[in-house]
Amino acid sequence: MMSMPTAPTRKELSHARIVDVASRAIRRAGYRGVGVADIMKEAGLTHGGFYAHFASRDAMLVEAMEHAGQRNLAALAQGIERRLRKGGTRFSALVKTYLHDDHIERTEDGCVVAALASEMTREEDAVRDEARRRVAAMVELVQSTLSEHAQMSEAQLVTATMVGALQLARTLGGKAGRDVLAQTRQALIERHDPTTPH
Amino acid sequence: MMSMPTAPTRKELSHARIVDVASRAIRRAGYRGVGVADIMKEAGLTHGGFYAHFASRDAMLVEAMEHAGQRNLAALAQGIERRLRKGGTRFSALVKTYLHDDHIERTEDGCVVAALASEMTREEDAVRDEARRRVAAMVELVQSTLSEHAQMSEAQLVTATMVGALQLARTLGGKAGRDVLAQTRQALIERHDPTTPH
DNA sequence: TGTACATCAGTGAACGCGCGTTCACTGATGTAC
DNA sequence: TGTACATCAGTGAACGCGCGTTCACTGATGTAC
Repeated sequence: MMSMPTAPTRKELSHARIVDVASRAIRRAGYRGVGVADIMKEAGLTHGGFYAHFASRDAMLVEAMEHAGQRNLAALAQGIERRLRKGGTRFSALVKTYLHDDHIERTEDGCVVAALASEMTREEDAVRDEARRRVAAMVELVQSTLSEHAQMSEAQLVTATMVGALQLARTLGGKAGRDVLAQTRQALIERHDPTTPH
Repeated sequence: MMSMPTAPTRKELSHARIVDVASRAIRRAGYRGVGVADIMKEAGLTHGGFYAHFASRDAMLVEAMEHAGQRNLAALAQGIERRLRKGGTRFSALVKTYLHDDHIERTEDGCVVAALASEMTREEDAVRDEARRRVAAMVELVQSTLSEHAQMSEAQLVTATMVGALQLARTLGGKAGRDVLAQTRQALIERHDPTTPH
């Protein structure tokens, strides 16, 4: 049988709602900072139904990370396209989008890698594996904004710099945090697009 | 009265032992990943005595972070001096020391900022304040290895890149992780010391 | 040097609380005729 | 279209467990004479 796109069932709608709530909760509070009951409540449900949706809390974390990552990639791609219309290179559009001042405060719907990087090594295999995929996907997106002959290593370096800068900016906060972002934007763009005004 | 350096009391010795154990535990397991009882046990004590040493768990976290940071700075300074004897610039010695392959696995006595960066924003004020001091101290050390006319922004950028690279390397692990470190070392050194062989 | 006592550092049971997970049940939704 | 029943999604009490914190107590250390 051909699979037809059918309307989602009630359960599928609930599932999607839980995953979305969870993807924001873990970015806001960390892997360990939010409980199953909190997430279900925020999704408008009670905690008892959780295990009809996931085999374990870790299984939910995996889905939440994947969801967060895909939303991140879509938002970045969209932000890049919007900036491109005002001129500049793809790379400068990426840097200005990712390192936007607003992202200091808004962890909840920001980059899942920056939100959880130092905690990723401490999770069980299934979660770590998804974390690796999120890092790899982000490096790939960065590479897609670099010139065609750029090496993978260049994309990794840029990714590390952007993730590190966002984390330091969040820790410092206030003007000091905004300064770190501004200087990182400027340095990355100067270095990669020496001719672009910024 | 002049204060004389006296032999530490039994309590002071215990206190130092707890702080050292805690400074390693939080880097290994995260702020939330280890309990008061675990730390006291690893220090050879029972959990009941904890509050004779600290006003709260958070107060211990502050001391543990400061201790970790000071050990980090001392170890980096020592690593830099050792490498300098084999030639090269201070900056390349810093990069090779901080981004050494061994630091992928050994989080426990590694950089406290890299170990906890994404969790720092989630802690209470006292802990966050100490986190800011740890970041500032690290930026300062990086700046001390740059040429005298280098700007603070340059030190912040290098710090962000090194912290980000170490975290990505840890998440990816294995050969992929070592590759990230190797490429970051090379790129940073090439960029800042164009004449130095590496 | 030896004894008597005060102080100190550490012990371990107990507290209230929140966690992940399980499960018997209920009320709503969908299907058969 | 209406009724009878099966299935499904979600409920809420309960489980064992570990957490941070408190506290009455004990045994070791240090001091006075």
